[in-house]
Amino acid sequence: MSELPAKKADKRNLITEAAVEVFAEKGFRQARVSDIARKAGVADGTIYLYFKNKEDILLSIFEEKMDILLEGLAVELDGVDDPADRIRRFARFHYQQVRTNRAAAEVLQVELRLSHKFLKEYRPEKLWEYLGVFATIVREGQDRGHFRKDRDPFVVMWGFFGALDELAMQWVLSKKNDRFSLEVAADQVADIFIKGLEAT
Amino acid sequence: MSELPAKKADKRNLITEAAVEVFAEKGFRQARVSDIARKAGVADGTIYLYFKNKEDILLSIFEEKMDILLEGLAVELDGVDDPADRIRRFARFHYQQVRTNRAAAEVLQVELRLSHKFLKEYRPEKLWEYLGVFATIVREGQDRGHFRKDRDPFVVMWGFFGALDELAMQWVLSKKNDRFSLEVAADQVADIFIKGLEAT
Amino acid sequence: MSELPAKKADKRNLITEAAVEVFAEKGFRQARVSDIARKAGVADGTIYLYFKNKEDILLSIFEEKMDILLEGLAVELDGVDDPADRIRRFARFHYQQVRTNRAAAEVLQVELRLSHKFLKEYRPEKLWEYLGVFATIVREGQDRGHFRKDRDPFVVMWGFFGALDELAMQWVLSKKNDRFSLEVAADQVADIFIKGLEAT
Amino acid sequence: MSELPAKKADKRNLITEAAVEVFAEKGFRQARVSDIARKAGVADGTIYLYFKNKEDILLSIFEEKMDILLEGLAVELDGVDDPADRIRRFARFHYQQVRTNRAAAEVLQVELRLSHKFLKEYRPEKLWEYLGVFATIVREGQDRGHFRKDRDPFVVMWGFFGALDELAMQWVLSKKNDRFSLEVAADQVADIFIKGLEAT
DNA sequence: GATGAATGAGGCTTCATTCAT
DNA sequence: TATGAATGAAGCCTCATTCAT
Repeated sequence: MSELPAKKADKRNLITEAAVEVFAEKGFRQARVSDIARKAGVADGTIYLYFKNKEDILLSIFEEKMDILLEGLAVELDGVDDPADRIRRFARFHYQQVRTNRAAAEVLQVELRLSHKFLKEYRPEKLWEYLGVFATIVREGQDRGHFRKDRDPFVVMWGFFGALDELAMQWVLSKKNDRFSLEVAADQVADIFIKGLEAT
Repeated sequence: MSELPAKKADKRNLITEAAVEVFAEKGFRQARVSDIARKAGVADGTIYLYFKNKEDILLSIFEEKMDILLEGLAVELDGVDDPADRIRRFARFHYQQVRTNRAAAEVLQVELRLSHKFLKEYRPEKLWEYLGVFATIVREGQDRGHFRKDRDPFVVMWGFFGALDELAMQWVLSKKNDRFSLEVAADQVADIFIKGLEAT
Repeated sequence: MSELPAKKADKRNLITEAAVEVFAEKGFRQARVSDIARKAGVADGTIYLYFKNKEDILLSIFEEKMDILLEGLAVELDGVDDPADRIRRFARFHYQQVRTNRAAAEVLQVELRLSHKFLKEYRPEKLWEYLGVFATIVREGQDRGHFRKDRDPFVVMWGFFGALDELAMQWVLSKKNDRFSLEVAADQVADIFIKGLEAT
Repeated sequence: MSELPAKKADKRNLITEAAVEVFAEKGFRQARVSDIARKAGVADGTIYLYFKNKEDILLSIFEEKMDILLEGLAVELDGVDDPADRIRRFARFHYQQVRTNRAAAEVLQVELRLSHKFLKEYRPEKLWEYLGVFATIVREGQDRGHFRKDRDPFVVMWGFFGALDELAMQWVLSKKNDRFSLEVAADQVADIFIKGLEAT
């Protein structure tokens, strides 16, 4: 009885996790639906009971992972008051996730951004929500006199995200990941932006 | 006469320019070789007299555009001595190019990254050369005492490029391009990184 | 039930038989995969569930038909002791098959040789096995004193096969098949080789 | 003046000889017209001043080589009276040519026979003329009482040709040509057919 | 005659998706 | 729900041939 919904969720998760791995390994276009099915231990057709199509799998992964990310971020920032500290926490949290869920990170960063459809049609609301947290930090810092008022929070937000993201991508793409440490990168990026924002 | 080599180069350029537009409009995967041929006003097969295959067109665009970029960057930075000024010039130059060659920028930023992972074999030397100019600016600024020595030029370089790139992409993707000005973005990003680098 | 494997085999046979007809009619190069699919009553893609590619269809036909031929030959020669009689049986059996499975014979004789790849890379083991039966007859005839020992079984084998094959091809190519009778041809070829082999 | 026709013939021969080599090496279908042009040292288009199309090159090679063959055969048989001797001479001459003009032989035997169009539409008159010489030998032998009258010269002719041809093909296909000697094969095939024809 | 750049028809194969069981 | 055999649209590329020079 109560097992059925659980099983259903299980199978959906099974497919999602398999898809993350396959997408990370081969890339979205190269990944075949049957690859995902095989890795998930289900039939090809079964996938279409849980997802509309191949792209829907990718977008679902995005939504689900972003939900987790948003929850975690809220916890991470909870109780931290100083805007500069909040920025440092944001950067560290971001890279913590990249390190912990490397396959998912690879899919999100490499695949999702590269989906032309994603970039041109899909509205990544969850991503904006995530980044919006940063923009809010900036705005509050400005309101409270910590940050210069002549910085456009919107521009700073995309710049900050771009910096984090590019470094994450380079880290992910480098086979050995020893060219630099994510922790160092997080601190340096956070520090640069904090210095760049600070009211003198 | 001397017209023949010119005509030959013309045809290649014709195809390249057509490809830039088609790739920018539809994306690499969605672009059909026959779309490019039609827009260039040549037969499908003619393309294969100048390019090995569809992917070769994309990579050729990358190489050619990066060459132009590298030359232009050298001119832009020529005679500018102060590291902070050089960083400002770099950012402005980058966005000047994005604004002037919007289609090419779109292809470079959106499509080429498609290859990043999938064309695992391709080494974007020209991109590294371009970014290397920035890393050198940082390193020289450190040597001359302008910049803090505890910043990793490599990390700063990728962060700076990511910030510029993300903002360029957002500008390119926003249909009306009036959410923010590229010039403002260039100055703010440059300023943030300069402040973040400056020795106190 | 037990129907499923049968149905699967059926579909493969359906494709094979359709391919035999199409190859015989148009030749391997001219035959389009979609022709075969249409004649078999399946979709183009279905063919690729059973065969690796177009060439694989041709080679599979070869393998399958040769298996049938080898089995039939064993039955035909069973209990026949005299080497000369065995040679006669061999020739008659060969032409029996050509007459009964004209399309298949046409494919085997005309098309298979067409494939340069086939001739230069594919090792037609089954054909050698088939011809090896003849070489063995010759060798045994020599051992038992029926045949001259100065004939090279290998040379005689290829000569015999060439003679049979050329006559079969001429018969197949002649539209009405009334220029000569396969039976007469079989007997004359067999008789010539027997006389040519006999110890005096 | 008289140089022009010579040059013209030269260029045509240049192309023919290049084609023989390319066809022998790659096979007719795999051979590209530009390969032939390159090897002949002419432009692609030039070939079409001398030949109607690619197939015309192949057929021209066939016609030309067969003319040479027919002339040589006449010389070889000149003054040889005994039918059995004439058959021996025929076989030896045939293999002499195969050995001497291996590339041409490969083209004639492998490619020409394999052209579906050739086999089904082209009437190889010259080949029939060549084989007709053999049929005439048989018929004369029968008339003069040397050969059994119950052999069908037509059937024997194709059988003899098939035997010779198959052995030649095996010799041509075997890389090192040391599995058997063409001379031995010629004698054995001739001897077998002579024995098989002889009136007792 | 000679060139060779340009043409463009043509086909094998893949793989996301469906649907009868 | 689950299956997986079947579908069939879609597109890159080759290369024989042409024709303006």
